[in-house]
Amino acid sequence: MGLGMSKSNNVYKDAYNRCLRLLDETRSLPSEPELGTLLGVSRTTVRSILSRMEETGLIAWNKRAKTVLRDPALQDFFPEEETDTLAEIIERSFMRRLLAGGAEAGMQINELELAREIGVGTTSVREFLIRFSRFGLIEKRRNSHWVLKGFTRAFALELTEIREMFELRSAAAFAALPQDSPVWADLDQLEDEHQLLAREINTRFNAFSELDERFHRLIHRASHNRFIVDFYDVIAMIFHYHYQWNKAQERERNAVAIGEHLAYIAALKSRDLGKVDAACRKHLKSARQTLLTSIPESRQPSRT
Amino acid sequence: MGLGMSKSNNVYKDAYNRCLRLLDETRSLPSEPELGTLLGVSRTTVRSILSRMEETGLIAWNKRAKTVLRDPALQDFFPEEETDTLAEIIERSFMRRLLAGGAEAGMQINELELAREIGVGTTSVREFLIRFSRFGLIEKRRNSHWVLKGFTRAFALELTEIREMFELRSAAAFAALPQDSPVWADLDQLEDEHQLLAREINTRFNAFSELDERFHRLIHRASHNRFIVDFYDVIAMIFHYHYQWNKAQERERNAVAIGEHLAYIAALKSRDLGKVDAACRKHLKSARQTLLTSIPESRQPSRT
DNA sequence: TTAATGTCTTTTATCGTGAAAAAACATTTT
DNA sequence: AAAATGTTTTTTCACGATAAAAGACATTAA
Repeated sequence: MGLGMSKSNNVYKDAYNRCLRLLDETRSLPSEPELGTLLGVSRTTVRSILSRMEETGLIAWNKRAKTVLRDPALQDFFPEEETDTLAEIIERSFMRRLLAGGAEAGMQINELELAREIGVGTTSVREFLIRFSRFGLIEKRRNSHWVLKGFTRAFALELTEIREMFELRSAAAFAALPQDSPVWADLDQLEDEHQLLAREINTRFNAFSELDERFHRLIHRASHNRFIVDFYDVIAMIFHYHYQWNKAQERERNAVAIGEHLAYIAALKSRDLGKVDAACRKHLKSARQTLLTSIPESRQPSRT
Repeated sequence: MGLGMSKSNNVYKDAYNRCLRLLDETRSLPSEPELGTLLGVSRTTVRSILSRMEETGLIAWNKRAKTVLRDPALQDFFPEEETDTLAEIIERSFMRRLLAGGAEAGMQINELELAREIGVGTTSVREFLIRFSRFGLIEKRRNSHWVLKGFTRAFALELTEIREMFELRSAAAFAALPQDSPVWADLDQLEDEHQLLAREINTRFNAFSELDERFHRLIHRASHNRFIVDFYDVIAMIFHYHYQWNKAQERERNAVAIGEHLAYIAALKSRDLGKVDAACRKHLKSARQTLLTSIPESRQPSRT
């Protein structure tokens, strides 16, 4: 497979799966444009979905009438792995190699080899590397190959330095937001979710990672600065793979972090800048520590 | 031209031109590997250059012996425009459109149209847009078009906010560098160049832009943080096109900036953190002002 | 006469291909 | 034997082509 294949139809497959879940809730589907907005795809894709649903006897489709005939079964879904973007596939492959050891700083990255290994075209790999380069882990040599800079201690320190600068500023901006700003409701909502998770920490501790990201993104958005907001992508990416990789004491770590978040939230709600600064600093310090302990000490890469 | 053209040989042409300038200085050229390092290209390209120089009677080439036969004439050089990277060509085209007015915030960017207009393939345009996206001026809609966010007042304010944060920190780090660090020599060198330019400001004021970049990059490097160092690319890009576009009171502006730089340099040399902070703040404030006044007030783009 | 459906056009995403350039390997010269 | 030159292989860069997906236009139903 994969030979001569121009473009996968993962957009269609993913939207189809999501549309199947909609079927449980209603007896008939809404209009095509409405479905398009709901699923985040074009009407062209919606019509492909409806066509297939008709073929497989899930719905009866005649112009406006889209009546649900039966509940979707497991076989109706497309397999998960077929719904991934090429970019996601490449990123996962690349990160696996990067974290699976043997990825020394200074090592050179070969586009062609990567493309062959993953089974995709070189163009997609090139585009991935260009996008990925902003994370500061790789660097391009002028009209030549890419160089791996490595997931090192230095990297973690540089990353967290910026993170702390940005988050302290965002948190201060957050606390200064007017009382009628919608962010306070979002914060309340997040506080509830934190409290809920704190109670169920023994069984649901792995749900923290997602909550963590939503919480910090909410704060960063208060900066109203696109560079600060965008930088959170770098942090999120690193922490995402870090969480996946390093499961040691995950439950304890997350329990501590939830406590820090709750204190941080309380400080924000107090709108006392001194308290906000202290709570933010405390949490960021332990986040940095967590990241650092997960990086094995190794020979320093040469600085250029 | 441009039809079916796979890849331009601009690397060769540019290196050839630079090699021609070398011919003036010596009676015979060094070894192939040495030339490669000197010109920053592979030996393959060096050999292509030597081949042509032999053909056009510039040198006699026999194995190690590469004797210069005559001085290069104007016709020997490849035209400047043939030595540009595709990326440079696309960037220039794109920035011209962006700054030449009519580029409203929210406007959508069409890869195919851009590619046709510039006369290049879509792949190159796509890769350019991905690389360019980190400047915060464009944004991609998931499996759809790019959206122009516009060179607005908000953009300038967000950019300068980060710049000030980063530069204040870098300047403090710089002042704390040990006396035997090589940066002090670099700083002395830059101070001399500033003084020289200050004296010749009436005739050479346009040489400031390049000096400005070298000065600020030196300071940012003291942060030893790749994200700070890389962010200067964004600033440099914006100021580069800003300088090209807005020539109003260029001489006066540059004269003021040189004065501020000299005060800034003196503060750094004093290693007094209070003075450094003050001098840095003062300069950054006027830099921001310069940028802001060049941006026409317009309707605010919608925030998402 | 608005909002849907039906149809056609354009754009995006991805591939294979081939020339330019780099890199690796083999051979010669000093 | 170290460093150059000569030769071959690989990789990067950029293109046109094609299927997927988006978007625009025409037609019909409420």
